[in-house]
Amino acid sequence: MPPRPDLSEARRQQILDAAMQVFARLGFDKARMEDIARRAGLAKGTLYLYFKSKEEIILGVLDQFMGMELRDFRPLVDLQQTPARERLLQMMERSLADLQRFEWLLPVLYEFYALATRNRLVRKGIQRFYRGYLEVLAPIIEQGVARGEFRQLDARQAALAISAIFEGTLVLWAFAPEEVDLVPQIRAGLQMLLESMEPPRSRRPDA
Amino acid sequence: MPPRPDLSEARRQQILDAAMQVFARLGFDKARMEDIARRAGLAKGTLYLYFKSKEEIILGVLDQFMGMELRDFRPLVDLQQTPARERLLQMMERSLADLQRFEWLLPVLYEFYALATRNRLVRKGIQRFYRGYLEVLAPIIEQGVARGEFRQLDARQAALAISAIFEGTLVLWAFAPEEVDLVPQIRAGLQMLLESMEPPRSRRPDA
Amino acid sequence: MPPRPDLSEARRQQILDAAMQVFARLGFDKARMEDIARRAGLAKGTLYLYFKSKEEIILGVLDQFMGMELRDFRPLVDLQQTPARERLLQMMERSLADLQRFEWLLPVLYEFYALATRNRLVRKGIQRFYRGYLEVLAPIIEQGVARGEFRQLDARQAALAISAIFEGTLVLWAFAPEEVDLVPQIRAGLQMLLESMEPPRSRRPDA
Amino acid sequence: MPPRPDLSEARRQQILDAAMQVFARLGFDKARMEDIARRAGLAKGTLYLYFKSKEEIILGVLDQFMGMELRDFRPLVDLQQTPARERLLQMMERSLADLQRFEWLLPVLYEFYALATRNRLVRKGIQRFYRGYLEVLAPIIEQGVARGEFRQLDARQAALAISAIFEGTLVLWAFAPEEVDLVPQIRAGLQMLLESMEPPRSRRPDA
DNA sequence: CATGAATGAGCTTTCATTCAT
DNA sequence: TATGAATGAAAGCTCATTCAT
Repeated sequence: MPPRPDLSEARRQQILDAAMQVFARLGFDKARMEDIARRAGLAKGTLYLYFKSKEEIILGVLDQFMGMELRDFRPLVDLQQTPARERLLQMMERSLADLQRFEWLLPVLYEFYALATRNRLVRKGIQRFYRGYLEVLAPIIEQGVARGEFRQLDARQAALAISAIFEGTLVLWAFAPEEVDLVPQIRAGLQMLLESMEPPRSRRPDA
Repeated sequence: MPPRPDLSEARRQQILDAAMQVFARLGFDKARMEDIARRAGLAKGTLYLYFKSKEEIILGVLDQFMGMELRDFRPLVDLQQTPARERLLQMMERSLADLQRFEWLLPVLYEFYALATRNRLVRKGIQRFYRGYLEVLAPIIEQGVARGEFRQLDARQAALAISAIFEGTLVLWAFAPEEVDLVPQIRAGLQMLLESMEPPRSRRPDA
Repeated sequence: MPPRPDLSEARRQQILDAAMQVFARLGFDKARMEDIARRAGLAKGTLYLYFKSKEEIILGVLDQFMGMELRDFRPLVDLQQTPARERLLQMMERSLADLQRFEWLLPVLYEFYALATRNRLVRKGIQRFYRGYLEVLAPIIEQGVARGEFRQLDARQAALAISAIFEGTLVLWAFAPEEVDLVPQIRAGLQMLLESMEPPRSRRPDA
Repeated sequence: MPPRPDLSEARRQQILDAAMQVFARLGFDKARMEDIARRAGLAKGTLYLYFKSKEEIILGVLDQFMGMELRDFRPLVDLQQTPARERLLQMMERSLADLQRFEWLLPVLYEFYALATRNRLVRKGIQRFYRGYLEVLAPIIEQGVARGEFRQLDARQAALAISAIFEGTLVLWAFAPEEVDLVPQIRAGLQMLLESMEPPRSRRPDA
């Protein structure tokens, strides 16, 4: 029967939510603490009860961000009875779904890219994110190779190529949405990669 | 009979060069007009004789930036005697060479990405850049298809996939350079796409 | 039969004690209510149940401060059987003893000096403090004069000189402790003053 | 024919003058950069062209302050043909004259006292100030002793006593001006000390 | 053309004070 | 009584921009 339940985690989240929205609209630099506070329905000073500085809020958003998408991909690695190809497609479809939910956050992603070039912590965050992806993709591909689903190939390189297609298409779409139809384009790109990974048409054994 | 040759274009360029260096190191927002001026060997006030504002310098850099790489890819379209595949590879190799010369500018590219989400002009600039690429890639691919070098495919989609591989690998490498070996990885990615574009192993027609 | 004895005076004291320590370390301005509260083992808000504002705490400390040293000097005035000179020396020794106990509070004294120039209430408090001293010193000196222990002199002026020596030496020592040996120096200064107060060497009545 | 003479030293001085006035009125903490700027007839930002921070202005004022009074006392040490007693009186009279010119700065002195307890640099500044005094007083007294003008005594102790009388009287007057008549009181105090320093009435040697 | 001193709006951050619990 | 989360005024400092020289 706690008289006041600990709201502090909720408050932190409330601030981060507001910050993400403001950052998405204005970018890190143009966003003022005041804006974030107002959006969170709090006073400016209150932010400082939960975050030491603006930079800490940015890093808080980074964490939030990075923990967001790769949530449940890891289990795919263990679904060894499912064909690798199918698992890769599943992963991509789920990512696309996530993506569409968080489309509005894309500008923040690019803020982080810009920041990352100057800030080790941010760079590490982004790395962790990609590594998370690769650590799912590469084993699945390896399994596919081992099982003869794919031809002999460098699993890590293929995993990076898949990530690159995803990431690169996203960028192209982000800046020229009228020229790129995101989902079909990503599907097409992945399709191309998967085709190139197919085992060589087995000469008909016999004849 | 110009007694004084027009220095003003040279000055503009001098300022833009300085600005690019400063922006690469500090980002648009943290870069001060003072920094740019000092780097250009000029006084702060002088910048305003050539650019109305900081934003104009940024846009100036954008122009600079965008006109930089697609210099002479267009002629490739007309080299119809050269196999499409070879031309694509050439284009990629040249882009990689450019890239390595301008590696230090990558942070500025990501600044533009961040800015583009909020600034139409910047977004248009980036679009123009990509479109330039696509307008070379797509026709070459089409020619390849027409000529039977490639299987039937959507040339634009394939061109986008190639751009995406390039762009995406760049991003992965930028933020995790220790995990990605840029040039081999781009080559590998492109190779995969090209393979998927090969025509089906033609059953030897008759005989 | 008060079930709860009046804790409020104790609480006030507890707060003032904490405040003195914090003020001594940080000065009035840099000291935060939070610091005082923590030092007192109370919550920030609680301070406001006992003091209307930070300023009130400062004034509370001033009172505390001023009532501190002149505790029991007044009785000396009435010890007329004791030589004035001896009483002055006693008073000084006791003051020195007090001083050593409260050395850590010296910074607060100088805070008050600084504040006094802008705050009538504080100025009045300091005045009261000095006046208390003078009101003991002057009568004792007067008695000494009357009794022939001292030569004819302006008792008030002499009293002020004694106070000044005390106060001045304290300042010198406070800011250059390695150059001033406080207690011997005060003793020496007082000694000089007392010597100058001696009655003229009675010419030896001839012979 | 310098087109723009270097005003920067003048500006610095202008700012320090303004700062001293504002500090005298409001104290270091209550004084806002804005106040100083306005008083100096400058904009807030301009202060930062000449001083890195508020603290630097305070330290600038300290320097100003410390170099102020002991200007030309040192030569007194070499005026060996003048009686020591007379030189001491001269020094005091000059100090009193200075004091009256700079009376309005007294509050700033007490600000420094308060600050000194927490700031080494300020403490060092004050020490230098006192040391300057003592380094004039002590040699003169020594000369007086050597010449038989004064009795055998510890010159340094006597010098400190004189300083203490000066300093202490100043404090008493500062906080209770209606009770202390500054100049006569300082004169009286010094007189007392000088009397105590007189050589013992020499028994007529021999006879 | 070029300069750089000057400006002041605008920002982050702090902290005395309030008040619902 | 006691708490401490919340507030928002206020302050120090920065920097794009202007303009007299």
